[in-house]
Amino acid sequence: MASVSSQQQFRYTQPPSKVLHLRNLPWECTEEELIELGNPFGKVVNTKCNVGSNRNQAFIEFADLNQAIAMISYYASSSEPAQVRGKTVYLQYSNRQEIVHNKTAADVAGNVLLVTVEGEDARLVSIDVLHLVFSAFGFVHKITTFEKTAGFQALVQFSDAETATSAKDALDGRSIPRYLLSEHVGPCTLKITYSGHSDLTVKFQSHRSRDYTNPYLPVAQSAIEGGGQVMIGLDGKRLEAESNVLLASIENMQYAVTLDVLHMVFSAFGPIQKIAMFDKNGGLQALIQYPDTQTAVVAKEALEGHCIYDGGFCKLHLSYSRHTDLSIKVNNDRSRDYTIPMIPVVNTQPSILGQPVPMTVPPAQQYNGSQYTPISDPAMIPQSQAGWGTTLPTVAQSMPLQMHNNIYMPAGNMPPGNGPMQMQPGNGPMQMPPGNMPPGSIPLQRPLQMPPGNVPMQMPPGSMPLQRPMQMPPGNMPPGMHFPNHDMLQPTSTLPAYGSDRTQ
DNA sequence: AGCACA
Repeated sequence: MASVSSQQQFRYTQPPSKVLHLRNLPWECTEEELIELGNPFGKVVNTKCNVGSNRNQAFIEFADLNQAIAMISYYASSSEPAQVRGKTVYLQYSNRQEIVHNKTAADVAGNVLLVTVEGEDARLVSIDVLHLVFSAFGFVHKITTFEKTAGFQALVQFSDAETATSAKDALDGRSIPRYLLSEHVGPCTLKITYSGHSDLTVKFQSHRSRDYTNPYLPVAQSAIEGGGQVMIGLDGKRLEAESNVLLASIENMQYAVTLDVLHMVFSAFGPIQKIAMFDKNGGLQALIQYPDTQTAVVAKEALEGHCIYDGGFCKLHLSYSRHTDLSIKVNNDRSRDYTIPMIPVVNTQPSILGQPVPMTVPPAQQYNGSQYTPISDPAMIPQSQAGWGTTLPTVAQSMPLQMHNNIYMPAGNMPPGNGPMQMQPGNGPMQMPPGNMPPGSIPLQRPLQMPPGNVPMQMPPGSMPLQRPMQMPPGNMPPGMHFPNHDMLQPTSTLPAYGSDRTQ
């Protein structure tokens, strides 16, 4: 079994064949270019390109053996090597006598893409990052991931072949944007072909597979705890069991992060039930409770490692808490239960614990005279929005729809039982249009806009308005394409120009 | 830079 096969394999001379094996091709090489290369020597009757795990190999088959010999002979004595797109191509006789076309898989356009993530840290790319990247092209129905000899791979299912094709065309050979990866994760290049599949089977939501069409699919035990495989997050650390409660710690807190800022940032992903803030190890931490784990997962994945304010300020580090239900004793500036409108907002006076105090505290007092004026009357909401608009018109207007649900309304100021429907967390999953994530509605889009009304201090000059366009080679992204959080966008390097190679 | 997807 051991030493049988490897002997003939790398001999420098193959017996002649009308099939030639080419290697060191650029990944963009097309069948047409292969034909062009071979045509001077004879009739090319068949080609096969993008072969091999790096897809930098190809075969061309001549009508006649002598034509193949002519080509090999020519380049054997030529001073000019064979080239495709300026890249030297190495030629030899194939060890097969004809090209066999497995026409089924990679060349037939379908709605499911086979994605190979290449790079040292490929397996540190989470399914959620893949989801973000591919969601830019349309609604991603399902993703499964697996490890093969080719490396870390994923199948990504779109509604139709057209959408899949646009994603494939734009992303094949490109690298995942740096800002979606942790700093120490190396470049991760995507190689994309079509898969033969048309509908993936996803039985559970897990860290290996997701069905975004069915958010109520049970979560796999393996995704929760000890299912054999250690789950590795973007930061290279083992991931905790998922939970509906997130633990946020805030790094580089140059600017005040208030309860309301947190509420705004985190409620972009769904209703927030409770928040508790506390100091730990000299830093600020907060527990944020969503009604369900899925919402927390989405929020965590979108926000982890990102900064609340542009410029690297107030960087969020998120993990799953072991809590599932926070007990908020009193609503104050550090803790709040948004599910119980009865609990009054209190200025850290535990003495009134349990005794609802009917709105005696003017809300403005909570905020230490800051420019932010809480809404004390539901009827005031529109004005409040206008107020944001005057502060930061462009940003306010560009807020995604969901942000309009995030207008902070102190629970204690709501007439009990009289609140607008958006103040009914605990029911319903995410605040999304019916039909769950229609195409184009990436749930994670841009939660980290500067919370306009909440900017508690002056911001570093030039850090607004966070509207930088995507810096990508033109024509490679579909119109309207956007990755979320483009406030974090790094310069061009992450999506190298055409034909880039990774050697330098 | 070394033979076709596991």
